[in-house]
Amino acid sequence: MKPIWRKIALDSRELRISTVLRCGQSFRWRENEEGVWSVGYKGRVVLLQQDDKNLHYASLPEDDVDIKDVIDDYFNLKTSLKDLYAVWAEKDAHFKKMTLNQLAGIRILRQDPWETLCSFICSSNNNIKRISQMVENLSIHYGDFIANYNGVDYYDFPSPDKLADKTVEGKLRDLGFGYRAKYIQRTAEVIMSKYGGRKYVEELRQKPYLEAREALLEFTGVGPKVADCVCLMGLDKNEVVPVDTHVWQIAQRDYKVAKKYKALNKAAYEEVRDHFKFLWGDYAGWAHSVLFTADLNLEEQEVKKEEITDPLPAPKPTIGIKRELDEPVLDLPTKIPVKG
DNA sequence: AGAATACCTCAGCA
DNA sequence: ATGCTGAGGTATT
Repeated sequence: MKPIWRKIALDSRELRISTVLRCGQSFRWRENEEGVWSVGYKGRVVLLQQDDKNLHYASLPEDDVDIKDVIDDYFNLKTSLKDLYAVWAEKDAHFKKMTLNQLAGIRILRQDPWETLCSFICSSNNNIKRISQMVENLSIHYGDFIANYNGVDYYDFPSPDKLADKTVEGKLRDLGFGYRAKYIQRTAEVIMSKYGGRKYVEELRQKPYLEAREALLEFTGVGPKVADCVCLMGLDKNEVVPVDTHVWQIAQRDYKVAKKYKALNKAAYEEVRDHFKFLWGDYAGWAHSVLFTADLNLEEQEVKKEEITDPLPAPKPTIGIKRELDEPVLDLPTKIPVKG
């Protein structure tokens, strides 16, 4: 079964999937050796590959007439990053400086609301690698099988009815979910018994931000940050800036916001969130993801700089025989792979 | 009300 | 090698 590839004309500055699909918004995409990205999503395997001018796509099974619309919707392609960027750069000099007036193709996804909710419940006090592993496990163990492609089995993300059973908590604990096992099971159970299914979460898209947020906060395992992530990345609340520890630091260090607070409490959280909403406007959540990623890249560069300059200082012209006494300076990098 | 503390696991590092 | 730390928080004192 060879998929049929088609393409959408799309400047890579409007969307860069290699960044967007691994920046901590979605957690189930995988990339193969050839740069093809894939995921099981709503009954199909979605395949993507990108070059400068086009987004190439395919799906399995092939009779998937909706795939184009699904991609369009998932990546929010009706919204032009270019126009938004101009607004943010004009309103915020620091933003402009950090992003060097370059469109990096970083944008907010419009993901399935129920999956977004579960994913971000898993994200609390956690790292991207393990979050991905956990969400993948939810699909493999509870989701419907879709297809095998290139030796990989693809599954849908499970509906809440699959996760509502009391036995789920124990199994998720065995799968390494830790205390989040209970959060997932309890949330699924409440969604089913009290609200009748995932549609309840989907309909929060129609409600105003604060209303949707309140509704989400009712679920155990959902606090302010998780609720705001779901609002932004699943419920069309484009103005929301979720305040995690990283954003909290950026706010204080680069924007001098909420300096009077020592810790990120409720008041501090809302002050930071509202500040960025005021500064960047209706798509503040999108701007935040751009700045966040720019900041991460900068940190990586800092690390690389140290790695390069530290271990092997430029050999100074040797004066006399003094160098021989300074051997420790030439310490080899400690990171030589030790296998076996 | 606001501030500590416990909570699961795992990779990275000393 | 073992032990510690922190990771895009939340619930509970």
